[in-house]
Amino acid sequence: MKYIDKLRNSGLRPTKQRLQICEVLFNTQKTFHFTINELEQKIKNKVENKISLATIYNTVHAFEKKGYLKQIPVNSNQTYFDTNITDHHHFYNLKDGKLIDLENSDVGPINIKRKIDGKKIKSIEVLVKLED
Amino acid sequence: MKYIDKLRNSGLRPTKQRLQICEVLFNTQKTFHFTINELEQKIKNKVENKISLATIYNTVHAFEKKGYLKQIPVNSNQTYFDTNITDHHHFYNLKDGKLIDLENSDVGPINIKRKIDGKKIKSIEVLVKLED
DNA sequence: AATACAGTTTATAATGGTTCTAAACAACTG
DNA sequence: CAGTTGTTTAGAACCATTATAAACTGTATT
Ligand SMILES: [Mn+2]
Ligand SMILES: [Mn+2]
Ligand SMILES: [Zn+2]
Ligand SMILES: [Zn+2]
Repeated sequence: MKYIDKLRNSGLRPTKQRLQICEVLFNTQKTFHFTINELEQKIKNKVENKISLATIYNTVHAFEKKGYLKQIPVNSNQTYFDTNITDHHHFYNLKDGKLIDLENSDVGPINIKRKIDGKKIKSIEVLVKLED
Repeated sequence: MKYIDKLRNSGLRPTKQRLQICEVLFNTQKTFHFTINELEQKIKNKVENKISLATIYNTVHAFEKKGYLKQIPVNSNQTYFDTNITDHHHFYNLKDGKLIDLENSDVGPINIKRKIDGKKIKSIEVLVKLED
């Protein structure tokens, strides 16, 4: 019930797999960051039936396209996603590859003074790499 | 002669291949951004002998480690490198996958107010995604 | 409820950037 | 020069991601 309308309104059929993935991604107090690998594990733990890896990829990309997930630009061999879709920035801990949200008050507004004509800004993302 | 000392002082032997790659990367007025693929093509055009792909990867990583190249965090299936090793930020044109340098005066200083204890900031990078 | 259709899931193969391997080779040192 | 260590190389391996195409499911229509 909770996610059926959300999916229907997005033009996505509320399948069993999508609803289960919604539970894992969105039915939590805190938002979080994940790789597909990590999400796969989480799903294995929380969902009784198996969901194929292809479906996990398909669903994550569908949700990203609909704006329910964001991709975070990080240098890594894996793609990082975020269930926090508000504008915000990140610490990236190089030691363990974990991301930490930076509140906007922790960074202050970023003012891009230069313009490229014919182009508009889609997003502004700050990545702060951390080392020991 | 030009790059021999630079390499020797870094503890890297000035081999024919490394010197040739130095020419391609550093013997230019303007700095530039590249993927390994693009660099491979550039080398094919400018260098008469063949340099193996493994050597290109090895050399780029060696130069990155020594601080002669920077990696730029972008969501892409390929890694982006930069011969401009000063602190600066980027526009990323989603249409063609090209990067454009933002001068520091175009962005202003980024002030990270939050601290993570036991960690220090290695870099602060702003990526501005552009769409039509 | 049965039917039809488009959308979805799935196992599996393919792709492609990157890294590994180990043998040949080249730069340095004494 | 000889010995040593670092480097190059072709090719294999790796592995995250995407493509394939057949089975399945949600939904609208009768
Ligand atoms: Mn995507
Ligand atoms: Mn690297
Ligand atoms: Zn976040
Ligand atoms: Zn740059």
